[in-house]
Amino acid sequence: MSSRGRPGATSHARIEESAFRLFAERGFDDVTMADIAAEVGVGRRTLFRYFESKNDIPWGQFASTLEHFRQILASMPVDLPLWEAVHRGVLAFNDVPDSAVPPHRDRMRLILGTPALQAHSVHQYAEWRDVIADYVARRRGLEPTDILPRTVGSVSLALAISAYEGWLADPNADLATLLDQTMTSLRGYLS
Amino acid sequence: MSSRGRPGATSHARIEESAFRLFAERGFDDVTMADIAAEVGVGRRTLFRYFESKNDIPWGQFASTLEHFRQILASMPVDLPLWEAVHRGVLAFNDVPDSAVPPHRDRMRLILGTPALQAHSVHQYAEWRDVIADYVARRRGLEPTDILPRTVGSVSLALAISAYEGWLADPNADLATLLDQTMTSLRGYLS
DNA sequence: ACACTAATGGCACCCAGCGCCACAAAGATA
DNA sequence: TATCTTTGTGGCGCTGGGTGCCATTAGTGT
Repeated sequence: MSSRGRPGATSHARIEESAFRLFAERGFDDVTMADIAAEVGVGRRTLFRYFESKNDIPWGQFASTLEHFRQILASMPVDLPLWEAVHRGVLAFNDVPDSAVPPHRDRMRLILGTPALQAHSVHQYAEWRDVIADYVARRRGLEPTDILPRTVGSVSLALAISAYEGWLADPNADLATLLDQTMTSLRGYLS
Repeated sequence: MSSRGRPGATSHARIEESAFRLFAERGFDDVTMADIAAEVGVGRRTLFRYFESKNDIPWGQFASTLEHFRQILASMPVDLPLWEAVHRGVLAFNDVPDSAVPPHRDRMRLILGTPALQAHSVHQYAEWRDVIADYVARRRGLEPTDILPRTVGSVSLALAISAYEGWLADPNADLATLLDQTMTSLRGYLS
């Protein structure tokens, strides 16, 4: 349990904090990794040990939240219709506590509003879809690479993103409500 | 009509040709813009006047084919159910002549099989989706930015890509058949 | 021959990202 | 206390995409 070796000079959280502050001030494209490194008070080279790329910073610890997503789906009652299990799973995964809403909004606005990030998000999206595809495959006795699981994953993603875009466009909108609306369309595919 | 000024040293088609040859030999990531420039016999700087980025080369003249897509949809009978109009439109847009199938396959295999290109394709996808969203909006008397048109666009894209992936995975598969199968799911959303 | 026009391509530069490696800071061991 | 081991740091140099600048070139029109 005891830590060995030199302690880290910073943390993912600290880097995110500084980076988001700079992004808000000057825009994502006009902030260099050197800028962020200076702000954090750490070497540029070190930043790349915490985040694989500049584009990964806005996504934060997303990859590790996917394990949670897997558990949410796995714990769905098996007697629930498949479409409803996926529907509820997506809602649960995106159910952030009230206090975390504003930063979540900022994060998603940055990601969905910056072309370079829209492109890079493909990789996160792929992993998110895989979680759904794996679940659908298990429930239906198929391979995760079969067309049905993959399609359900893709369609779910498309619907979820639509909901997010609507959420960001309307300051008064409720994310859960929008997700509930768009995800309802899933029913058509799976019945 | 008559051309004025210095004539171009190459063409989009020539660049695509050389680039695809190199990509096939060494893989997309191991070909530099300098390599392509040398192969074409033109300056590196000039390449960037024909294609905005290296990632744009595999997509070729895609942007200009979208005008064709718009016309296809616009010419659909208005008494056709919306879902069927979109369905047929997507099929028509992807109906390439037999002789053009092999290169089209190579192109799509490169795009869908190269991570860097998967990411960059987001921008082409967005324009493709907009064509559908605009059509749906016009037919339904909505704004192209409303949720329904955008969602139909996103879902159509997800379904079309699923079809393409199936097509690339099975050498004997017929693209039109696969598209027809996956696009059928659209019916559920729009009725 | 002389302008005019439009494309070329070299040059210098910025920035993301990576391999290499000397070095720093901690705990463990003696 | 001195040394060893472990682990993170961060500087250096390089590659490659992409851009601004600008002199040059190859055409057309008068």
